[in-house]
Amino acid sequence: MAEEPKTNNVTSGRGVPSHAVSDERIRARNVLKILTAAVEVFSRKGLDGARIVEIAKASGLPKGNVYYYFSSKEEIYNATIDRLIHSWDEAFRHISADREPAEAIEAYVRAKLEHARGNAAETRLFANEILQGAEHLSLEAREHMRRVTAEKAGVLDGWAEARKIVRVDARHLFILLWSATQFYVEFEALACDALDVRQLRTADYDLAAKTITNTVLNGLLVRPE
Amino acid sequence: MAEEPKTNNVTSGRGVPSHAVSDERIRARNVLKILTAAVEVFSRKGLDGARIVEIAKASGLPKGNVYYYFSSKEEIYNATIDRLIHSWDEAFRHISADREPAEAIEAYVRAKLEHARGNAAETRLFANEILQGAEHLSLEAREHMRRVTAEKAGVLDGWAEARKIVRVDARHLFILLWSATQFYVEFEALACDALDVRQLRTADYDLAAKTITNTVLNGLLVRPE
DNA sequence: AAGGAAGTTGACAAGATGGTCAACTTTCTT
DNA sequence: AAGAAAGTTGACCATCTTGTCAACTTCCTT
Repeated sequence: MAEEPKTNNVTSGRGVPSHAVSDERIRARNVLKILTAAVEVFSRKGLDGARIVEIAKASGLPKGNVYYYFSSKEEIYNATIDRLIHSWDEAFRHISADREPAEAIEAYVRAKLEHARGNAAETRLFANEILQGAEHLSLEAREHMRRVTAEKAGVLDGWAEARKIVRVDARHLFILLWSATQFYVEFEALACDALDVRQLRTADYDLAAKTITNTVLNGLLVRPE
Repeated sequence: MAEEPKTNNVTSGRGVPSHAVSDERIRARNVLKILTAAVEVFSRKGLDGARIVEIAKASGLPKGNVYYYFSSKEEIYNATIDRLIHSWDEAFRHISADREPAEAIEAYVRAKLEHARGNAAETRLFANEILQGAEHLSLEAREHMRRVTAEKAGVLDGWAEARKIVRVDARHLFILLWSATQFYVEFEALACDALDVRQLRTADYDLAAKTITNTVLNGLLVRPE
């Protein structure tokens, strides 16, 4: 993701990378600066809409310096995408066979909401990428998402088998949960209008979690006694 | 949304617009061509990412002709946004106080899914606009959305009052329904991966509607007899 | 301390992009 | 039929944008 300029593997001595201490630090720090700025800019404008001067400005580095670490805008973009794929399924760990459905799903919804809120730019960038057709998502990344989804769908099927939940199409249910939780961050402007608030606060997220969890678990209809 | 070039209100005679028959037709037809192409391009690239040559090419008109009808890229963009606002709350009509909740919500979910599917480009464009901060949505449009949401929330509150549904925060519930239904179009690539299909077919949409409706109405948990 | 590697930077080139326009054709009105 | 209005078009321009680079500074190793 950032290489050519320096052949770091030229270890002068032998096994131990001779120097490369503050060396690596400068590189790591600047790459991080750039990627952080890039996520912010890309998340609002997408690949084609983003201008690298904007990224440079947001990172505090001159443009030339950005090109010292990355050889093109697309390379920066791909690097940002690569990074966020790793946290895509983080919240999914709550969906595990040895937990009770109600508790697991509530934990999942909360984790997903918190993650989205705490990583707003990344979440928006991911949404942007998918919205534009997911052409920059690697096949491995997509395959990974498919596998994880299938595995977690198995957990739901197990719960249904054990009569802990009703029969349901687990994949569509996941979509329901994903969309609902991510909405608050991706479409914050719309959520604010709908909730009639100027900005979303913790209380709003709490109520969101509660509403999603309760509704999905218990449904809306009044149960005849 | 497209004016200067011709002062159409120069009615030579009097009250009746003298000519303006195939006149208006050419204009209307070309404006439509441009807007249709623009929705498609903007929906994938956003305002800044879209290139007007692309819009021109997609519309079948040379670039110069596009500028005959619109004076800037932003004007085209605003025109596309204006158009789609009108259909935003179409499906909402199903949520009315004189219907039974179960039936109304099912109809709503189906209508919303169908609308999104049948107007994919518009749906994605709207998502794109909100994702980027909704800076091109007019205050009136947002105010309209707020009013309609509040009104329909009132319907849900009425149902709760009448013990037809449980107490729920209607606004968060609407968000749940919006997000779930739009997901299939906005994030189609992700939905395909999750469902392990190459493209979404009618059967997938049907199952989506069924899953959303059933889950939201009845919940997941098995009811103790 | 010295030499080389790593990092910095502003200036620059090549091409893309938004937008204009004058000359032209088609369509309408009378 | 003829003049005017509407519409068409390719060439053109100013600006923006991506990406390069040579000269420079800083840092590391020995």
